[in-house]
Amino acid sequence: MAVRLMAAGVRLDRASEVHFSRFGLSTGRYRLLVDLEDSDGEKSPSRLAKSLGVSRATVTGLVDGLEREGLVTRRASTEDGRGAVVVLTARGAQRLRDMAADHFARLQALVGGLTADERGLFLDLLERITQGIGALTAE
Amino acid sequence: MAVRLMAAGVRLDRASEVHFSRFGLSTGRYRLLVDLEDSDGEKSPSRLAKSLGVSRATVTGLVDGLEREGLVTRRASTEDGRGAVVVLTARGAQRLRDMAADHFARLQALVGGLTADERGLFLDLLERITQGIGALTAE
DNA sequence: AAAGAATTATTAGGGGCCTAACTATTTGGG
DNA sequence: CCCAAATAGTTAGGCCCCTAATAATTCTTT
Repeated sequence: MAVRLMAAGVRLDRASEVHFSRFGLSTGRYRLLVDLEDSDGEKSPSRLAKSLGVSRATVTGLVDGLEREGLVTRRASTEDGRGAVVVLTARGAQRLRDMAADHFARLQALVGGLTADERGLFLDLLERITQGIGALTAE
Repeated sequence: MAVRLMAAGVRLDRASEVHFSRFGLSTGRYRLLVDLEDSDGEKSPSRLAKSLGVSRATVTGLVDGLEREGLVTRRASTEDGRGAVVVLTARGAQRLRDMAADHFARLQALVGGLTADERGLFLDLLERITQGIGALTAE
């Protein structure tokens, strides 16, 4: 059962990469862009790492890629000499707008096989399983 | 909702890596070992790729790692001049036995929060969502 | 039987993720 | 005030996974 959940997770993850690659993004880069958009277009790498649930080193890599494509910019923080700020560019914001319709249509199709009640139930069960994940890493 | 499923999948995947790393394995290498065990200890790379749902190139990498640790061996196929056969070594079989108790105890704890009925329900819903995954890659 | 198509495994190169180590800066306790 | 500890970002190196290209072999088709 854990095996099937993992398999489903991996398949979804794999399909996501295909989906996002149509827009020149990856799942990680897309998530970073959305996070940035939700933060008025500016956020430090370490705060991004925390909210995305990945390491700071991973954020460095994602930002490298996004910067190369001009979807994001880096600048030094004015308050903290150590800090940096990642800034969403106009091009980056446009990219998100461009993919919105297709993205949400596909998400809709993904969960369309379930009723609203079933979705709620599923999320509840998923939540409880998620809590058990700690058992794998305990000790 | 797809987001949460993906997040759960990723978290489980991440936790799995931690779990398997205790035995010097990764999720992929463990799955390959089990697959091999279920096939009387011998199987070709391409059949492994198919049953594991990864590319042949990935199997090459996994076998490289397992061979380096002496858990697996390669030999040429006798029937097909192109083919190879991956063979589970005694050490590989032993590794699986060594981790069995801990592995199943943790799996048990993972799904322990749900009743048998709930697990069945969850798997059913998961199955139906899995069918929707195609929507992400369609066209 | 011979040429072209398909299949097998591998290599090369890429992306995403990680941990550990490094540099620069800020913070906080004595 | 000063020095140790914490924090910020990056780099280096590793693993897993992918696609595309490669060489060897087998199959198919005429």
